[in-house]
Amino acid sequence: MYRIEFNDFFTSAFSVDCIIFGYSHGEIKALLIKRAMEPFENLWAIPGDLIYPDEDLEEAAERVLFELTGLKQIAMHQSQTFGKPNRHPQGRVITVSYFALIRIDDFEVKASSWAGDVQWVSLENMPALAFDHNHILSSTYEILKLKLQNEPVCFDLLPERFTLNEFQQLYEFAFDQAFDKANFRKKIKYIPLIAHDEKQQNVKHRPAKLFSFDKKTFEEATVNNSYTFKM
Amino acid sequence: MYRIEFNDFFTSAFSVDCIIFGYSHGEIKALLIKRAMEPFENLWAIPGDLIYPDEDLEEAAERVLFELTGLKQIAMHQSQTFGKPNRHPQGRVITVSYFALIRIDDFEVKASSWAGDVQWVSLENMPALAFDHNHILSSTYEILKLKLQNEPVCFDLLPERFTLNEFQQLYEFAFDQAFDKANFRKKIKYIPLIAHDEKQQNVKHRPAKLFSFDKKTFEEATVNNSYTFKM
DNA sequence: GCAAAAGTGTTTGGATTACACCCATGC
DNA sequence: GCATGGGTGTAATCCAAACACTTTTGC
Repeated sequence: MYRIEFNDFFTSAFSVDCIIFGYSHGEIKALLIKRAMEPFENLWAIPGDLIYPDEDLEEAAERVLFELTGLKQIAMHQSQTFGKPNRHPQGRVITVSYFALIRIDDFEVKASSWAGDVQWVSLENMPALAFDHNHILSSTYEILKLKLQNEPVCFDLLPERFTLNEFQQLYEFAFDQAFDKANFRKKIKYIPLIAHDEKQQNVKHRPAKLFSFDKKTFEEATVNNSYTFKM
Repeated sequence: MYRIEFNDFFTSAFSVDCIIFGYSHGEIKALLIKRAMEPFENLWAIPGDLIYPDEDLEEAAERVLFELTGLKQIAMHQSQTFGKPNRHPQGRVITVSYFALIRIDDFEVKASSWAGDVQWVSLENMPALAFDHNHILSSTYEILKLKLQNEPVCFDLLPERFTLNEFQQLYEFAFDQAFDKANFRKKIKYIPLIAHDEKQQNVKHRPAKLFSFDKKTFEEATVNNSYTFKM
């Protein structure tokens, strides 16, 4: 049996891949960049970058998110780690994937220096992506769906003020399933929401009431109770 | 802004940490080793090792498991990745944690060359471990509990033939909660079990019937149905 | 008035709970 | 016989699904 010296192991790099999910017009989308450099030049990819040698993983994910979108202080959720020896053509790169949930309409997307283009792409017509990014994206989406059922992350995707129907449509899209309106509202009765006096504008039907998630009350209640978001 | 050359990133190493959960006498335990070398010499630790430069992550986890326990072909589940810059005193080491579930009584544990001792330790009186291993262990245990509620992994912990009471006790331990016997049995009615003619031996009460998990039927049924293991 | 979606109430059947009771074994 | 846990039935309750109905807005 051969023995490898400790330092010989230091021949690999880590990256973070940062899946940014957004929701708009009844669809969940992912923010992709068009690579302006080799390898996989001109292919669409999940925004990602190598981790600096003295940088924490989550910090790196937040940096990538900031560099790409200008967003700060977004909760990053660790997804999974992908490390097939040949997944990166230039060397051994193990990538830790994180995902963030944001409101698409809350900010303007700009292609940063090393990305040729940046675009929201619907999960339903995803092109072939660079590296193993199709795989990373689809398994991360599965993890998002798990989280949607157990934590109040849906409110990171919805606008700050939303109608109950928008709320329902998000779950209907994610789980590809229609829900009964009356029953859906009974189920969410336990989730603390703030009811505003404000209503929908410019709709040609009865305007819906707007709600916000009451995070503070939720967090106080979570200490002793457990919530579920299975719809 | 400074620019880091691609090769300068290759100054880190990866390891896998392999949490081996076992169940015996009504308790979930983890297999720990006593480190026979620096750093953290003589402290208990989760078995782990650096990943070879051309080795896949899951392959590495399986190798570590085999080197330590002699076990082969155990399903490894990825847990999380831990990468605080200073978590390893000898350099930047990012570790990907995996966990396996085994039947404690199915095999003899032997300390391998680089481990001074090896022992099953109850989760309820865990000593201070090397590195950030207490943290890794407790977050991996949370992930195990999530899996216990959604996948039939409990049968990897139980003996091949088990009584319904043993089955129940496993969930009672994991979720620290008592269940009604009759109701528990109604809930698991949908899980395909093979009922054996064999019964418990040498018990001073009515001997319980032994069951096995009917994996084949379960997998056929899972194609269209979804199961839950919430008790 | 009509279309469209908001918003709410009722009925029903199946699942969950709590609890009671009988059964088989060792001593 | 009795202690111990194995094993099952039942009634009360809760919950979720299905569906119907009323309300409010624009045109």
